[in-house]
Amino acid sequence: MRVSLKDVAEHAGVSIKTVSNVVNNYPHVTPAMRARVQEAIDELGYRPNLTARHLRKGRTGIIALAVPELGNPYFAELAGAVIDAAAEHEFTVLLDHTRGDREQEVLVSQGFRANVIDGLILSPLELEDEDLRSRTGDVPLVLLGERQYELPYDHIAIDNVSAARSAVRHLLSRGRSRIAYLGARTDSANRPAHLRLAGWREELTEAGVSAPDELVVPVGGWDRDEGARAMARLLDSGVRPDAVFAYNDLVAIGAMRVLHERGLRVPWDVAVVGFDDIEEGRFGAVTLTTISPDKQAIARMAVASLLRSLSGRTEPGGRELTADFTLVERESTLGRR
Amino acid sequence: MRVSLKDVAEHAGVSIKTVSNVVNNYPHVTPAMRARVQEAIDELGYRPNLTARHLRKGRTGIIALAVPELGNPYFAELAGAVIDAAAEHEFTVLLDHTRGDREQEVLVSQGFRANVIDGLILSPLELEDEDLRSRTGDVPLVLLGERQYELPYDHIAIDNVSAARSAVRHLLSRGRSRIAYLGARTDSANRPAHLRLAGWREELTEAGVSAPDELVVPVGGWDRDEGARAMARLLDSGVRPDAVFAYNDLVAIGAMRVLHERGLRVPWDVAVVGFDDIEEGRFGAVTLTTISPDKQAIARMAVASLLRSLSGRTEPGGRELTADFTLVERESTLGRR
DNA sequence: GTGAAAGCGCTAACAA
DNA sequence: TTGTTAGCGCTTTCAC
Repeated sequence: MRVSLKDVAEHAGVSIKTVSNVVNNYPHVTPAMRARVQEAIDELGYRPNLTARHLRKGRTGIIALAVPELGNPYFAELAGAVIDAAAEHEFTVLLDHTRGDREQEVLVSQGFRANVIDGLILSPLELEDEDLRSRTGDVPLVLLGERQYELPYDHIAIDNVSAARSAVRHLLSRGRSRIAYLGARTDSANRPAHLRLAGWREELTEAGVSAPDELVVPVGGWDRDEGARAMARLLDSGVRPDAVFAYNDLVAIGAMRVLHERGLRVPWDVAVVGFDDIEEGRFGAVTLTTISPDKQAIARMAVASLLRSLSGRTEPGGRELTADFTLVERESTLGRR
Repeated sequence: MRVSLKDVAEHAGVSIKTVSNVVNNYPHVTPAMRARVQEAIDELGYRPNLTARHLRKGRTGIIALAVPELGNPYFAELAGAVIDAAAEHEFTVLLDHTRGDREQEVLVSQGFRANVIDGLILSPLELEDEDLRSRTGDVPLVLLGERQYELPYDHIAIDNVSAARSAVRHLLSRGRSRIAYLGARTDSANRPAHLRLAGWREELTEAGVSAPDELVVPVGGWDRDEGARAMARLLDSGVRPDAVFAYNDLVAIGAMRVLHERGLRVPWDVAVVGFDDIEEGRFGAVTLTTISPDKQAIARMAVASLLRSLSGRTEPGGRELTADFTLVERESTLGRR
């Protein structure tokens, strides 16, 4: 049987309030009383019922994190960082994945476990402004990823254009001039994909290097398989780049696999830069040069933003918070032999 | 302002109970009444307070999953499978990681968010029998991984000895005879590590192949870095295996990286078999042969076990449930040239 | 410093 | 079929 505050109170011969005071470390309790109550607590093995506390306080100490796919190491690593950041404030994390499906994302944004969660961190892939505009839930929300929502929700991003430009600049500095961008997807709302493409184009243009359409390669998704497929299609079409800037590390890894199969050597024949800096890129026959977003910072900022909303700040959200990134140079972009 | 059942009841001019009936799809409500109440619900934008429901029912519909590390793709993929399996029964998953730290594991097993969770799935790395024996919490618990706890908790495992033997048998059939085992760790309670070593030894012995101690390689952890370190140490010590069976895919990948750096070619000079079948192994310059545990089955069984406890079964747990595995052959164990 | 009592929002007996 | 009411276990005024 569960033992409640009342049981402890009776056992100690005091009121419920007093026990509650002890449990909550209320300062104005005489040491003697505290000891007496504590003894009763220990004897009965009392453990507070968090659900009741939640109901009473209207807070649960739980925040939810919804990412497209845990199988994508970037999101898994990010989730780990969020769990840690949340734990620092004694919050626990409820995890869900949306499969990058717009409908799922809408569902989650609307009212995923309302009342059970104090806030929601959502990393959308396909969610549109309008989906959020009609949002009814009152749960604080913060969005991950650079998106231009004109809405009262904070979002945490890195400067994708600038990051893409660094990647391309790095390739140019390595003497590459036919740099393909692997990650175009016209049918997707995914803004980072468009921004990275924009950065690719800007940097090339500014450097006076041509950016022909044939080097803009569409992908069907953001994983290794799709990266491989896209790379194969590009090569099959007879286009021969001397470098590839991929939407993310997974796409880059898929592309590298195909390059390898086709006998093209990375970095000698084709240099490759990814995006995300997942652990996986540090290993493999050719380690992967990549843009490394500061995941810890992103996680911390997201949690902080939620905490801010919870603390009753009335200022509307809608801030655009920017996390840092760095370019991590590895073997996939070493100079030519 | 939050709108409650009472508000809806007043608005519709009915009793709270009636509204509750409608909300919970209680069958015996006249259609007219249902419509009337539904209208009030829609008008006020009523959403049930789950916390209150939880307090009342003593159930939350939340289960917790605690894994060592989300950065390990095996656990990330498993977590995804658990989330899916839980969702099928309308459960949500609270995620935590223990960093493979015994103290953390004990903490989690004792009372992680008690009352908030209906059950706990724990994937322990260092937890000992005694830690569980003194467990006071009353939250249903199921353990992941093969462990011989003589305790009233179900655990889900695959047959590690048998799986290891398949891996070794496969290598033998490929003409390898100096097969190293990368993953010994005497200081760890991690049973699978010991069982896989046992399987390695059994298979070799039975095949009449020598299993010298020099081929049993200790690792300092279960990730890529430690795999790399262990492989480097082995080679530095002058031992030259013609195959490696690694504790898991991460260790295998770390080892392959070092083999590559040292100019040893996989599979030609050294064949490699991993364990876990993480996505990552399907790519890379050399795809990885591995033991593939049925993660979906593990997740489903774990959730089912929890559901069983929740349904009030009185039979003690303590069952040892076994999930299937398969050997997935890839490039890292192709025949010699 | 401690006690009494109200009530968070809901469900489930029990009545009507 | 629908209404009344008593809690689930806790926190929190407000007295004392």
